[in-house]
Amino acid sequence: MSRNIRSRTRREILDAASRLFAVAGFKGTSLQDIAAEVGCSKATLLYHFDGKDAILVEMLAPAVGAFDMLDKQLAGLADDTVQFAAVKGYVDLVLRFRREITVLYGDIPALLEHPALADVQGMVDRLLDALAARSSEPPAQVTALMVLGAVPVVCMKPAAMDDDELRDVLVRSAAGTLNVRGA
Amino acid sequence: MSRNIRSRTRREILDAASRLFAVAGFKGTSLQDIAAEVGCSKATLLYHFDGKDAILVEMLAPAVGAFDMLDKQLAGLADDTVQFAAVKGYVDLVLRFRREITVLYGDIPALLEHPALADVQGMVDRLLDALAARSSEPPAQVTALMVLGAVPVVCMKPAAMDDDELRDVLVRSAAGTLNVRGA
DNA sequence: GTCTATAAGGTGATAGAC
DNA sequence: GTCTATCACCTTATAGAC
Repeated sequence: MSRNIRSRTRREILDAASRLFAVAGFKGTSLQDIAAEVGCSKATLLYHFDGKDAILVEMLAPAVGAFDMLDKQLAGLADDTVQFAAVKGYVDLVLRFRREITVLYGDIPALLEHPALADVQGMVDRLLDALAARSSEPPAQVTALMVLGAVPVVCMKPAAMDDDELRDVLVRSAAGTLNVRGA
Repeated sequence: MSRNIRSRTRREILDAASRLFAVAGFKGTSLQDIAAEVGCSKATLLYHFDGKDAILVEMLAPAVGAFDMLDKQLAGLADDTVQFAAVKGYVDLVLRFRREITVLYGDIPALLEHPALADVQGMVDRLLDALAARSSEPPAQVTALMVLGAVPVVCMKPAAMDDDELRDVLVRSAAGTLNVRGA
């Protein structure tokens, strides 16, 4: 059969593509970049896959499948047990598919590497340090990162609260993440 | 003087660009798109700005400036007071510059709108529902969003912990965000 | 299955008329 | 200040030889 679904080259392409997508983003990575990383021609890429999109989709497929399983599993739980199961399931999922998650978020680091935004990286690092109460303990640094990621996501969705209420919930819950009580 | 720094057209361009960047991402938006949104030609864009990058940089400038102020302010605080001040300052900053934050994260929604990933949106919505313990209260939905955003950021940075420890910190801290104790 | 060559179209940016 | 026309480049994708 032509285009063996499990050929070695296919896997090499998927691996190289996911590595590049993770650092430069999907749009920021060209077929030429992938071909160079694999060490083949663009035409070879397009022999194995129907297009650039198909590479992305097949790369994300296992993660999407696992997400689908979690989705179905949570659907069968009662309201009082579903919340903690969702937390555990979600954490497991993201830990298991780091590479794919990084691809989804991959255009942000690429953007922050813009020369004009060079200072921002330092600011972010120092903000993280403050959020960790200047602790060098890994768990403190992890929770600081969590707060860093938690807040923007909220602000991108239109909320059913005014900004003052929203601010209050954000600050209190972030303190909960860090396991501290506010001043 | 040529290229008046506060011309009306300049502001219109910045506004149109930020709107487009927020939904399609920086790389996903072309000068042609911006020109069409403003109702002018690409050449006009490039008369007012030194290039596409310059539009992005000037658009983010106020947010970067405010971040810089927070940065300096936190630097003057003692270790025991800096953490909560960082939480409040960060929340304020993000709430104040929603549009700019959305631009930074803009390529993710664009990616999730890919036809092949259509199912994922529904899964995300149901996961959020589960993380909120199926509550329709706005604060519960906000904390669910926080957890959704918190976990991936951690997994993109190499951590000084093994995966089991990391999982434990993530689950416990996410429970802290949601203000629930685990089963 | 892999290659070179090329097509067809979009990109950021420039030149010069008005 | 704004436009049209054009540039050089890069993109995804295809054709056909090997």
